[in-house]
Amino acid sequence: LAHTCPGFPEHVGRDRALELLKPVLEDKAVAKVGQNLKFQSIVFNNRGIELAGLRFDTMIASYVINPGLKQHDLNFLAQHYLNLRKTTFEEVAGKGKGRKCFSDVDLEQASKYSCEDADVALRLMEVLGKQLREDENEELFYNVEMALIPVLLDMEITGIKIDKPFFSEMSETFSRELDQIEKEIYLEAGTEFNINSPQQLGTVLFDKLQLPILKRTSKTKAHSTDVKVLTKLAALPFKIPKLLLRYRTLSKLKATYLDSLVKLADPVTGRLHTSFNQTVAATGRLSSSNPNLQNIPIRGEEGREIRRGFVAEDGCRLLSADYSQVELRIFAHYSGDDAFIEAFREQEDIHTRTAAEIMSIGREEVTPDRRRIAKAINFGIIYGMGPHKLSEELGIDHETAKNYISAYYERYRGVARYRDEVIGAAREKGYVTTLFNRRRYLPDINHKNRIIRSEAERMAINTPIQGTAADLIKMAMIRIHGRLKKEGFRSRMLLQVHDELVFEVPEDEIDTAPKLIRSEMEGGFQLKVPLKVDMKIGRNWDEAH
DNA sequence: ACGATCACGC
DNA sequence: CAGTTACGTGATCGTG
Repeated sequence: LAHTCPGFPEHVGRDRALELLKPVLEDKAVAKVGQNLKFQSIVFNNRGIELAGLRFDTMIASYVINPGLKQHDLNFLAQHYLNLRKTTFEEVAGKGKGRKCFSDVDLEQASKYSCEDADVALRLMEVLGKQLREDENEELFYNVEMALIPVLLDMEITGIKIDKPFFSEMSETFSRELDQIEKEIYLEAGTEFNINSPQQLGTVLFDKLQLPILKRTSKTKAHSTDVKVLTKLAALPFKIPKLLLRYRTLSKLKATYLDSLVKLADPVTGRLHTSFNQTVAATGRLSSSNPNLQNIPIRGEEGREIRRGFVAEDGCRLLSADYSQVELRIFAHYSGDDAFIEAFREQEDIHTRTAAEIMSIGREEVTPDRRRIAKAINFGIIYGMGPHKLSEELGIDHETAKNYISAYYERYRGVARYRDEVIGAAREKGYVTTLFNRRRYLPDINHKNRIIRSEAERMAINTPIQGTAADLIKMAMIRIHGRLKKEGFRSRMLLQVHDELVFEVPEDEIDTAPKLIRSEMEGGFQLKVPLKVDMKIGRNWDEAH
C-alpha cells in the first residue's frame, strides 16, 4: 500500500486501497484489535476514515494490568508476555540520519514486519485478556479505558484556539524586560555569563560573590540555585537574587509557553492539538504532551495572563468545570471518618473546620494564617508528608508541626485507620487499588531500607485517592461525551486537567450544556460525601476559571 | 542521546 | 538500591 521502494511491482494505489478498506474500518461490528488504537485512529482520520469497533488495545490492557511499568510498546509486550523477540522498527527502517520512511523499506521486509505486528497484537489479546479477567479489571478496561479512546480522540482532533498575536506581543514585552534584567545582572555580577546555566550561575553567586551556600543538589551535590534558595538569598544586601527570580519567571513563561505554543498552533485554524496519553501515569491519571496543556500557568500575575490567550471560537464561550476538593472528598470517603464526612455534607469550609479541630479553637477564631496551616496539613496528609517537610513548608518549628499532625490523627481517627489499613493491605498483597479496582504494584513496600519503604508507603496512601479521582473524571468524560453527541449538542469537550474539564460552548447552549455537564460530573457515583463541581463561563480560560 | 536542574500544573 | 509530600512535561545546559 502506497509503497515506493525500488522495483516495487504494480499495485493498488493508496487512495483506491483506502476506499476499499473504508467500509470495513468504519464498521463497528468488525472488532479491531491492535496496539495504540488512538494513534491508528488519528492516522485514518487524516485520510477521512473514522475507525470504529475499537475492541482491544494491547497498550492500554498492559497499562491497566500494571500501570507502573515504564514501557508498554509492542516489542516490550511481546518479550514480556509472549517471550518472543519481535523485529524492531529500527531493524527495518534504520536509525539516525539514515532512517528510511516506512514506504521506502524493502517490500519483503516491510510486509513481514507489518504482519508480525498484527499477529503479535492478536496473540497478546489472549494473554492480556486472561490477566484482566483474573484481576477483575474487565470493567475498568472495557467500560472506562477503552470507552475513553474515542473521547480523547475527539478532544485531540478538536483542539483549543489560541490568540497568536496576543502571545506574540506578550513575548515581545517579556523580551524587552529580559534584556534589561540581563544587563543589570551582568553589572551586579561584574561579568557576563550564561544566566540560564545553573552551573555558571552557581560559580558567580557562590564563588565570585561569596553568597552563602544554603543547599546542594541531590544528585551531583552542586550548589543549588532554585527558587527557594534565591528567595532566601534575596533577604541579603545583594540585588542579584531578586533580579534572577524575575529573570527565571519571565524566561520560563516565554520559552515554555508563549513562544512554543505559537509555534505549535495550526497556522490556519489557530488551534492547539495536544496528545492525551493514557498509559503514562502510575496512578491512572492522564498526561498531556506536545504541547502539555495540563501545566498552563495560573498562579503568578504574568502566568495568569497567559490563560487569557486560550480563547473560544467566535460565537462561543469557554466553560470550565472543576471538581471542588475532589481528593479530600475521596479521602473522607475512604477514611469513613464521621467528622470529616460531616464537614463535606454540611458544605463547610474544610480547611477552616480542620483548623478549628486540630487547634481546639472555635471556628470564628480561625484566622487566615491558621487556615493556611490546616490546608497544608490536609494536603500533606494525603501525600503522606512527615513533620519535617511540614515544618519547612509552613516555616514553623519541628515540634509544632509534629503536634499538629498528631492532633490531626487524634481528631480524625478514621484517617489513622485508613493509613494503617492501606499500608497493611499493600504489605500483604504487594499492591493497592482504587475504588474501581485499578491496581498499582508497590514492590518496595516491604523493603528493608526505611527511606525506600517510606516512599512506597506514601504511594500506598496517595494512589487510591489520586487514582480514584482519575477514575471518576474519566467516567464522567465518557458519559458527557456520549450525551453531547446523542442529544445533538454542538458543545465540545476540549481539555482535561485532572480535576477540571474545559468545554467550548456555542452561545445558544449556554443555558443547557452546563446542566448536563454538572449532572454527569456530580452524579456518576455515590460516595459517602457529595461531589461538588464549580463552573464558570468566559471568553477565555482565565475568565472561565 | 541522555542525565541533571529548574519550573510549570494538579 | 537513597536521604524524607503524590503525579506529570518541557526548556536548557553540559557531557559523551
